[in-house]
Amino acid sequence: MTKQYWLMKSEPDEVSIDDALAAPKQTVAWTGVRNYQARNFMKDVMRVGDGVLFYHSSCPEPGIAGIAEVASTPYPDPSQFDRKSPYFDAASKLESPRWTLVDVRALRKTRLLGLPEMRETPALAGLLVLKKGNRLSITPVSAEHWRVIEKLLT
DNA sequence: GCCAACGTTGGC
DNA sequence: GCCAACGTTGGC
Repeated sequence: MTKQYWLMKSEPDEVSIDDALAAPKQTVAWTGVRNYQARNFMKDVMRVGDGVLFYHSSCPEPGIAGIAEVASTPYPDPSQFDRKSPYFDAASKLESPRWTLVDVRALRKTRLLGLPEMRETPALAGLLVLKKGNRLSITPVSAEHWRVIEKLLT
């Protein structure tokens, strides 16, 4: 299987690229995804070593803030069983967990590649996160788009 | 705070 | 299985 690429949104108030880099092994569990499409990417498609664009959302300057990689195979998201968590899901059973996540290891912080600049870059046309109305927190990124973005971040 | 887009829920 | 109501995401 060749390496695939992803864009993963995180609210920096929750987990920023700095938080991820400060975590043990620069690795964080991608907790809290409660959308089946995004879950399925983590559960069925991602492979350890896949490239990840670490995206800051719902903040003053949304955009790509760092480079990361998929660091684990999928496993159940513990927060779904934690009554005190905002991500608690009473309908999810221990024997058949509904929500799955992967670990993500931050590799480096980059300059912020903001949404407006991304929109202004013709080579990034078609990038899923730029599509109007897109709310999906995990989207695949083509190898071509990945290369363009890496270059912009250099 | 507004609102467009879209996912989920539940009555029928 | 349809679809209206409702909830959430996330940019602005």
